[in-house]
Amino acid sequence: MRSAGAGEATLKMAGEEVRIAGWVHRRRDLGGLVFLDVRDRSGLLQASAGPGWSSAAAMEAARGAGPEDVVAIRGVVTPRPEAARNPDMATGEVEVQVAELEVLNKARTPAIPVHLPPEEELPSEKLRLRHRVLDLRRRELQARLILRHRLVLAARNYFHKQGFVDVETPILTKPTPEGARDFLVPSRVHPGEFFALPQSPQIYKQLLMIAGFDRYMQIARCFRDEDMRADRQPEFTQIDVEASFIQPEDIYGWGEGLMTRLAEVAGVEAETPFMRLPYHDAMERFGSDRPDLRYDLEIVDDTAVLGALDSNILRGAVAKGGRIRGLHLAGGARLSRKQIGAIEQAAKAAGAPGLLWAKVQEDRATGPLGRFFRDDTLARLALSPGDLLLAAAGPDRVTSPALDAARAASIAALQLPSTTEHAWLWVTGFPVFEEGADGALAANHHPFVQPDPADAHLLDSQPLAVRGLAYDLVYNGTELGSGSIRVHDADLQTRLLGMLGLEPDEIAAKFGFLLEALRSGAPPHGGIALGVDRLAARLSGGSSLRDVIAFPKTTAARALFEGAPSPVAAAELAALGISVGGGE
RNA sequence: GGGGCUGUAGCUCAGUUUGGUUAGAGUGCCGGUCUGUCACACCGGAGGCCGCGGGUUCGAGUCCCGUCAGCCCCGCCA
Repeated sequence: MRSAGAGEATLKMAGEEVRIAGWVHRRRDLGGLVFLDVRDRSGLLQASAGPGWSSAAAMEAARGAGPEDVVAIRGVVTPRPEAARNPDMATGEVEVQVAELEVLNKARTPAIPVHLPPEEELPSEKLRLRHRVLDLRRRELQARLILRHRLVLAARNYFHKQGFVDVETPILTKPTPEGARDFLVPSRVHPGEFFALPQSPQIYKQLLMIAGFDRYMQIARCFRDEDMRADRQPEFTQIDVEASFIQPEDIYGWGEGLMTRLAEVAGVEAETPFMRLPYHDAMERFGSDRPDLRYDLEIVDDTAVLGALDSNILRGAVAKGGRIRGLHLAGGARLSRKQIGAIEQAAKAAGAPGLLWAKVQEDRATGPLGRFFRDDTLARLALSPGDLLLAAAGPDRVTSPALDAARAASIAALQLPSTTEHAWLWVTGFPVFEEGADGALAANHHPFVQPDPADAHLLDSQPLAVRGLAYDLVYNGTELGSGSIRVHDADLQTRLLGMLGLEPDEIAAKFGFLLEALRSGAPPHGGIALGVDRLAARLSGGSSLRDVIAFPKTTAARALFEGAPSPVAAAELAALGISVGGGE
């Protein structure tokens, strides 16, 4: 049906007869001449219909062709007249002079435009999702999805060359007691019993290590029934990796090798080795476990100086065991109160009760914090005229996220220059445990993280201080991947599950199969999982995952195009042994 | 579960602050003229549940309450 892609036409093809098929992008009807821009995946090509070279039927068809009609054209690639060349178009030197034109399928007027007038905003996200096939016709989205394809292909090839084996793991799995909420799938054969969709293939890949597969990788779909964000979808894809007889260094090596390759595919820089930052340092210096290191701005501990000032807020925070940490912003004094207020709002949104600030003008400090300054305060804080000090007082768990938010807002407000365009980073030594909502121990990552042998003696006395052999890969402030060395000793695994509050019979019921496998000769092993959606989004220069997923869900976890989820017939539910409540 | 922003013509948006004639613009769509356009140009036309429901008022796109949807954030996401 076609002999060439629309975007492939060049001057070299002049004189050739070609058959082109695609969509009508735009029509320009000059009366005696009709121009159609024909679009397919390869690009755009101008087709011209005129009395000198087109049949009367072709002229008529061209005149009647509307946007998004599907057409097939037979014609001759012809250099355009000198004055009619279009340097803004990849195929702008030529056009195809239409001999015959057939409308293969008429399209009704598109609900959202595929061709956008310059300067015009994209249609609303709602309409873009509702009319997804039209949205996906846009070059930008096609380019993003094609880049995603190339990234996944490169990842598979990379691991294949490193001796990894791609093994598929079940989609119908066992519910896990911890972590995110599971999507459940009813079993018709066993009424009242349910499968869960995997939150990740975590346990399966460990089982594959125990089975002796050595090196495993999979492009794995994962499902989590949690509320969404711009960088989170209920179903997402991971490059899932696991290997036996390895150290964290092996993972860093593969991770950096892979990222170098993927960055190359995306035309982005990735200089190895990546920087490494212990978790505690990341929290101390940036207030975040995924700091954006493109910007050279760090949190400073000013407790010693500020805690001594005559401020009840500051003294009270210190008396309760908190600290006063802040940001020293060179040149920040030029920010207006409104701008500083916006930064404070960001800190408040992150959970801080407030943010104190001091502007240094001449050799005096002003502002809610500045008025407490003593003669030597500026010197002791090493602040200079023109500086702005932002400070948060309280326990680290409050001030860290607040200062992280304040840091990002300050960078934006001051338009701080980045020191690099691409900041790759390993954050290492994540804690094994965190404090749960009720004060009980909870797994910080998942319950299979190997505690750092150096901290083994703290397991009983200070479990929260125990670091794990766990690491995250961070790019420009986005967590792209996360992994660890796993526990391969059944007794230690049982002990850790017990520390998380699971009763012995519960451990046996939920994790018996894993423990049994561990007892059958489990090699030391570990791995990492990298988020394909985030990778593709960041490496294609976007931030929303929706732009690298063909059919994404909305923030309310709905699919607007096909209209899922949807109610099912009562008979279908009955066959599954399910009754649905009346929606109180 | 909570907070914020948005919802007006097929699409992108004004109009809402301060309630008052027939709700506008650009683009798209329909009809017409036009042989080198490429955001073609020009002439004419059609097109509205102002998200939905209730309330206040002589009168509501505009004020109040509720609700739905999209987006962003907090909680949540081992």
